[in-house]
Order: sequence, then C-alpha cells, then structure tokens
Amino acid sequence: MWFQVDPRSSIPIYQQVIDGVKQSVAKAIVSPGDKLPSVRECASSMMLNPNTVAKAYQELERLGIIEVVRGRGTYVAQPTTPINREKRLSELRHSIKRLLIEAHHLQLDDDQLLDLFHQSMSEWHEEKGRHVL
Amino acid sequence: MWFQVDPRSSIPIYQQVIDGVKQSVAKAIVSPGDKLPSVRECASSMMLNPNTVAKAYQELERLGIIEVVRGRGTYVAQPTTPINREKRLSELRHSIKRLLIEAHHLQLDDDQLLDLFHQSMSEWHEEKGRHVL
Amino acid sequence: MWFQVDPRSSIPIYQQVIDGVKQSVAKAIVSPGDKLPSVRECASSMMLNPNTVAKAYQELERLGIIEVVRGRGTYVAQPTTPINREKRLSELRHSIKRLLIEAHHLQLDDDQLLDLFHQSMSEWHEEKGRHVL
Amino acid sequence: MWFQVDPRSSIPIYQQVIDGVKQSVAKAIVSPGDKLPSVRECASSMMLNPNTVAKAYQELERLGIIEVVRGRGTYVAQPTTPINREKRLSELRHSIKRLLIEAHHLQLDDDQLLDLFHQSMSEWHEEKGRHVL
DNA sequence: GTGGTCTAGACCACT
DNA sequence: GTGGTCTAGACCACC
Repeated sequence: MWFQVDPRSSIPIYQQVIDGVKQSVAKAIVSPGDKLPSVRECASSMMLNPNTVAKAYQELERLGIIEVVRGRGTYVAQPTTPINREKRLSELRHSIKRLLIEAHHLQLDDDQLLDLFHQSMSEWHEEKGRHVL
Repeated sequence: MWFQVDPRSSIPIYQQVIDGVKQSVAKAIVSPGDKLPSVRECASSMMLNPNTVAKAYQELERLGIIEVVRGRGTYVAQPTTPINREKRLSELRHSIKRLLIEAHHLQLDDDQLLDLFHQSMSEWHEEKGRHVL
Repeated sequence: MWFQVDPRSSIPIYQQVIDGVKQSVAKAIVSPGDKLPSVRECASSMMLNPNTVAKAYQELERLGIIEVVRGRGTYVAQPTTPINREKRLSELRHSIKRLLIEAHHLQLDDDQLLDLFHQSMSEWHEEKGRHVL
Repeated sequence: MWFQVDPRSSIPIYQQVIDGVKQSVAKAIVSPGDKLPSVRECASSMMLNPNTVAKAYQELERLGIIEVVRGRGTYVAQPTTPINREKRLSELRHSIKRLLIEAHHLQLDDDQLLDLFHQSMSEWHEEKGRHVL
C-alpha cells in the first residue's frame, strides 16, 4: 500500500485509511482510473479488520474520490465538481480558524504562522515531486 | 458566557468548551487574571453537566491556559512558555498538511488557498478588533 | 490484579490505581506489550466504578506508561523518553527535600537516613527479584 | 515570615504552612522557645484566611513541633521523642519506595538516584548553613 | 462558596 | 468486545 496506519493513534483507523487514500490521490501516486486493492486485500495487507476498510471505502465513494464497480473492483474516480463543495469549504475555513487560535496559544505571530504555512506548502510540493521522479 | 456549545455536534461537548475558552482568550475577550465562571455556574448557564465542564477546565489547566486557585475559583493564566510546545507545533504542521490535501480535493490551487488563508486571518483580526471597541 | 486499593485511604482511588500500575511495571510484573485488564474487568475485579479506573488509565496514557489501542484494549507501552521529564525530575528533587525535613523531625541524622535509603533500595530490588523467580 | 505559600499550587495552603514551619525549624531559622506570630498576624501578613493558619498550627501542635500557651502565644517546642515515631517512619519508608518507582519511570538507575540524593543533601546543608552566617 | 472525587448507569464510536 | 462521553447526584477537602 502507499500509506501506513498507526493502530495506536487516537485518530480512528478508518479515518487514517481515508486520509491515506486522499493523500495518495493528491500526490498523484494513484491516478484516475487506477485500480485500488479490494477491501479484503487492503485489510489483510495492512492487518486491519475488513469492516474498517469497507467503512473507509464507503466514505471515499461518498466523497466522489473513488468509484466502486460491482463485481469488477474499486477505481480512483475522475475528478469532477467536488461533492458538497460549499459545506467542505466552510469546514476548511473553520479549520483555518482553529489553526489561528492554536497558533496564538503557541505564541506564533502572523508572520511566523505564514512562514510555517509556506514552508509546509513547499514540503508538500517536494513530496509530490519526489514521487514523479 | 462568551461562546456556545452545540450538543448535537459530533465534537465532544467538553472539547467545545475547551475550544471556546481558548478562542475567548485568543480574542482577548478575557485577559490573564480574569475570573472564569465557576464550574457550577458555567454548567447551569450552558445547560451542561458540571462534570463535563470540570473535565474541560482540567484540560485547560493542563494546557496552562487557566489556573485553579483552591476554594476561590478559576482564573485565566498569565501566558508562559506553552506546554508541550514541540508536540503541539508538530500537530499544527500536520493540520496544515491535511488542509493542503483537502484543498487539492476541493480543486483549490495554491493561490486560491493562500487567498483563503489571508482572508481568514483578516476576518480573525477583525473579530478580535470588534471586541476591543 | 497485581496490586490492591484501599477505599478508606485518603489517597484517591484513581491515584492508587496509577501507583499500582506504575509499581507493577517498575517491578516487571508486566512488560511492554502486555495487555492490561480492560477498564470493565479491572473495575469489577477490584470492586471499583469503571469511570474511576478509566480516569487512572487515561492519566497513565498521558504519562506514556500505557497505550490504548482503539477497540482492542490497553497495553503496557514501550519505554521512551519520559513525558515532562524536567518537571517530574524537579518534583523528585522536591520529594527528596521533604524527606530530609521529615527525617530531621524524626531525629534521624544523615547516616541513619542514608542507611534507611540503602535498605529500602535493597528491599526494592529483592521484591523485584522475587517476581522473576 | 520565613517562608512563602503559593495559592495556585495544588498543595493545600494549610499543608504549605505546615511544611514551611517544619522547614524553618529544621533549618534552625527558628529555635525552641522562639515565639511564632499569632494566627491572626500570620494570616494577615501572608494574606491567608485565619482558619487556614489555625488548621496548620493545630496540626503542628499535634506533631509536637509547636506549643500553644493559652493567652500567651505560640512557641517552638523543645524537641522530644517524636510523636507517632513508628507510624511516621513507616510513612517515610513508603515515600522512599515511591521515589524508587518514580525514578525507574524517569529512567534513572540506582547510581543516578543516589547521586541526586547526595546532591540534595549537600544543598540542604548548604541552605541551613547559609542562614547561620 | 470553590473544585475534586466517586458511584451508577446510559449511549456511542470503533474494531 | 473495547474505551470515550455524558448525565445525575452524592460526598468531601479546602478556603
């Protein structure tokens, strides 16, 4: 698989699977049309309960990120207009606000936070680029 | 109180209380040395169980954001070096990375995300300023 | 269980549970990776309320002594760099100072206190060894 | 006064007063026969509730460390055979054991703990000496 | 008055 | 099955 899960994390495993797939798609490690491992394969290769993987796949399908073709398998979906775009954008804004509050309590001023943000963007692009090579 | 909790949200109530107090401190609605409502007051005014509020207050104390004076009440603490700064910074970085991934799936490019970020910072400062007036 | 709690003691029960687990780990009665009884098991076998045990387990997790695996149970953690090492070291120093003061009021001179200390260390190692056999 | 109390500490204030007096006596800052400030004086000079100070004085008298002469005042007692010596010795042993367990979790080996102990004893004697000068 | 602890019992998310 | 959360209501230590 292209990502890992940590059963000891406080983040639910099914959520880690969702995040892992989303990250793999965003990094272009997998592309639209690519076949994903079946629930059973994924579960056994990552030592997870199939129910857990199934729950993650279900949510990923609901998000329009993957497509399940009955009897054929699961595929990365073609990007279209994101599902629930408005709602997710407002959640994104909310996440940013939480970031700002936490930054205040960590005594980061605006410039330091922006630095951190730019730095994270660079790292992210570098991570993506590293895969392409 | 200076914030609200939504009992129907999937975010635990005690976490909402923590976030609410953190936000109030960050906005300078309350300042170091100010007295917070007692556990019982807070609970009754927000229609929560005292235990729920107590749990939130205890976590806030652990974070060094509030201080408990035995038998007297609870006060906003003087800001000092943040507790677990390194760990929380790394969590902050992680949050930013999740932001980047989600932005990709919402088909926001870097400029659009940066716009959104700057815009949120402006709104945040405006919210803070609004209170001062 | 490998320890007992005294409900009539002035020491909070949850603290006694914390101390008991810490002692069991220090004595190597349980080792990293071992499974601890579930909150419910522990509570019923020691005639405590599950919430009380849960509170102790949560604090032990915060200390990095145990690990919770979601839906699976609780395990003794691999020892790593202790959490809040500096703070706890300073508390240790403080405890030693209290020991010195109390020793003075019990009219123990330095040599007698050191004897007592060495003696306690021997007993402690013997207790540990006894389990290994 | 010869010591301070921190109302924000988790240690009860009356206990801090007890510890403060015990420490002052152990350091010979005050000697047998010396007069202590009255409950009211002590309370007002340290900004405490008189009840709190009274509770501390009561416990100190029970320990045989001070003597209350009705209508005359409170005095440091002549050292005699310590009250409850056996019980307090066993508590001392118990404290040492807790020290050993905590040291294990802080990954201090026997030598390091002994070093710390010797070091604390030296500091203690130095603190005492500093007052004599 | 304050917060801290404990019990009892319920519901939920996760695996 | 596991732990996490929440409510309700009690008692206690402290100030």
